[in-house]
Amino acid sequence: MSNAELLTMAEFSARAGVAPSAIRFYEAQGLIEATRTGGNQRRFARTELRRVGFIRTAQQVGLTLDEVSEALASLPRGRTPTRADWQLLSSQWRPRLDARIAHLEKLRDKLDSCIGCGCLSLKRCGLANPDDQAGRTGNGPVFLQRETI
Amino acid sequence: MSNAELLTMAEFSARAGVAPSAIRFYEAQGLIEATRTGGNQRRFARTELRRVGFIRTAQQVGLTLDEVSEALASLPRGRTPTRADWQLLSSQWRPRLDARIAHLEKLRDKLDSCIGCGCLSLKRCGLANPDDQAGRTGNGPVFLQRETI
DNA sequence: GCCGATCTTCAAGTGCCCTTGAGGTAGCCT
DNA sequence: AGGCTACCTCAAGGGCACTTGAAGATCGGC
Repeated sequence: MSNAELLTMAEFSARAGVAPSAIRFYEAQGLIEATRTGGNQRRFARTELRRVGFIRTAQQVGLTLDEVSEALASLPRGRTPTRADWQLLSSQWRPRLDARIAHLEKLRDKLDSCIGCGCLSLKRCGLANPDDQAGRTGNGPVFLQRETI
Repeated sequence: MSNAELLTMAEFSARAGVAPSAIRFYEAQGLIEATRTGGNQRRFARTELRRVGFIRTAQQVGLTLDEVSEALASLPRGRTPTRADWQLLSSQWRPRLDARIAHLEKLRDKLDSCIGCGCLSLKRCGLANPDDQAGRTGNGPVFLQRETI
C-alpha cells in the first residue's frame, strides 16, 4: 500500500479493472494522466479512475479511442471535472446507443421473419445489406462494421 | 453480361454489396466457393450470394469469420442447402443477438441513472466493468470488446 | 487481331486496441 | 546492504477483417 492520495500502477490497474499495459497505452494516447515519482514511476490520482470508467463505457457504446480523446479534450482544463461535466459528455452517447439498439432489434425482427422463410436473400428481405448502405462507398464493409453493428 | 447461370466477379460483388477484395478474401478463407474459367477467372453460382448474405448478417450479430466458418461447415455437403438448413443456422443466433441487445439496454438504463448522478464511477454503479468481468482474465479488454458490445 | 476493361496472384499495408518481451531501474522490507 | 517485487521504456507482435498495389493474364466486342 502507498499514500492514500495516489495509486500505484498495480492499485490503479486493479481498481480500474484494466491491464497495466492498457493503462500505459491510454496514458501514451493522452487519455489519462499520471504524475511521476522521483524514480519515474507513475502515480495516479483517483479522479483518473473516472476517466478510465468513461473510456471503457464509451467503448461499449461504440466510440473509438480517437473519439473518446476528442470528448475528453472538451472537459475543462485546470480543474477537476464536475458531475455536470461528465453528465454532459455521456448524454451525447444516447443517440448512438439508441441507434445501435434499434439496429440490433431490427436485425432480430428481420431474423424472426426470415427464419420463417429461411431466405437470408440479399435483395429479398434486406437482412444483410440493411438500408442499402453497402456498396455506396468503396469500403462498404468497413462502414457496416463501424456504423451499424 | 455473361452466362445467366454464373456471375463474374464484378456482377457478384455488385449483387452481394461487398468489395471484390472481400469476396476474394472470403474465398481464400473457404467461406464461399467459385468455379474457374479456362483462363482462371472466378465464376460464382447464385447460391453463393446466400452464403455472403449469411456471412454479413452473422457479422452484424457479432460472429467472427472463424465462427461463421464453423457454422457454414455444418451445412450439408454435396447438395445445395435448403431453407431449413439456413433456418437452423440462423436460429442459433437468437440468444447471441438477445444478449447483445440486453447488454446495450442495460447500458442505456444505467446511463440514464448515472446521468442523474453524473458518477460513472467504476465501483459505484458498475457501468463500466459490467458484471465484474473485466480483470478476470489477463485480457479483459479484448473480452469485453468481443463479447459484450 | 487488337484493345481496353476486367480479372489474376501475392506480398504488404491498414486501423484499432492493445499485449509481449527484453533489458534495466525503483521501492520497500528486513 | 541485500533482495524481491513492482515498475520503467521501447520496439515489436498479434488478432481481426479486410484493402492496396504491382505486375501481368484474360475476356469479349469490334
